[in-house]
Amino acid sequence: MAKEQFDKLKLENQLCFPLYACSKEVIRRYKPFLDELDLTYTQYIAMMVMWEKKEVNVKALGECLYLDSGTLTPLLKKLESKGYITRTRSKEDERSLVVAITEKGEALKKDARCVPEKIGACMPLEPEEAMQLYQLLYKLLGKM
Amino acid sequence: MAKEQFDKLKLENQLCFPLYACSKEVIRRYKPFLDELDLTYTQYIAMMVMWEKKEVNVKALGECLYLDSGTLTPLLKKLESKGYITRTRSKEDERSLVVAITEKGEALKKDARCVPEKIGACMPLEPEEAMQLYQLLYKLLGKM
DNA sequence: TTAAAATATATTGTGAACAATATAATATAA
DNA sequence: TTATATTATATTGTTCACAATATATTTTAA
Repeated sequence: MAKEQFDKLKLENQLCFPLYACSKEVIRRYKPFLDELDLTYTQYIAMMVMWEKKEVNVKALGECLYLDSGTLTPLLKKLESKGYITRTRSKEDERSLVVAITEKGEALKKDARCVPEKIGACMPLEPEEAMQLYQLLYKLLGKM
Repeated sequence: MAKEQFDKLKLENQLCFPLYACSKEVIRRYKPFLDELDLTYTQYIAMMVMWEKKEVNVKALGECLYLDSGTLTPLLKKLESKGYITRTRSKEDERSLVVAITEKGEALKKDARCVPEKIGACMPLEPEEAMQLYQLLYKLLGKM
């Protein structure tokens, strides 16, 4: 090419790449804290929904987390085997599988209390930058 | 709890979650376009580095992409089997594996030219919002 | 110069992540 | 009512992602 020009296929000119890389790096920061709880990141966000909703079917959980049954089925079986949730078919609609939090699952929340702060300390953004980022991400999510 | 209060363990109060969800959703948008090239997203960003650098060892590639050899080794073998790259040990240092782009790999860039625009159309942010997001993400990446 | 440390890549094992498909239950329409 | 379509979850197969470990090479130090 005769002239130096903007290359849309350069990694540094992508918006998606820093999104992808940032997401992975932040999740990696969670690992030592979540290891103490014997949870993976995905199990952790699933438990967050359970702490909030107490009971939810797989479809609704998948909509919260942007995950499908192929991911959730084994994950929920694992959380069940750890005793944090129960999985039972709905009586009104046998197709629907109801996930409910257990006592042990509720108790886990106490152990997890400190996780957000510890992570916050690993994400060195000013409060207003964090808020900006949060808003931009949800704006983008909403439009997709 | 007596009073309604801010719950740090609610999904909607996390910064990491929209980052994680956005990253996945954007990558999902790539799929139909990358399918036409028979590339996965990770293969695509690896090819971006190859289009730019022509030749790079696995370690350097991993630093560009924030990936380790456990991810890159099978991925590069796949790209090699597709004929887009070669993998050869460096003569100066037999430990180092040099990845080099082939003619076919170069040619693939032409077919990929239109991908960024198509993705751009799926990410409905104003230019200045996209720039803000880009800068915040790189700021965060840089500090981690 | 040779033993020990460091480095680069590969392998193994686990858990996502998701498309495609299968299965079973429910809802709809003929 | 009984086919047909729809819906909810599960299964299968492929790839990614990464920690932990292994292997081979190079560097450093004794």
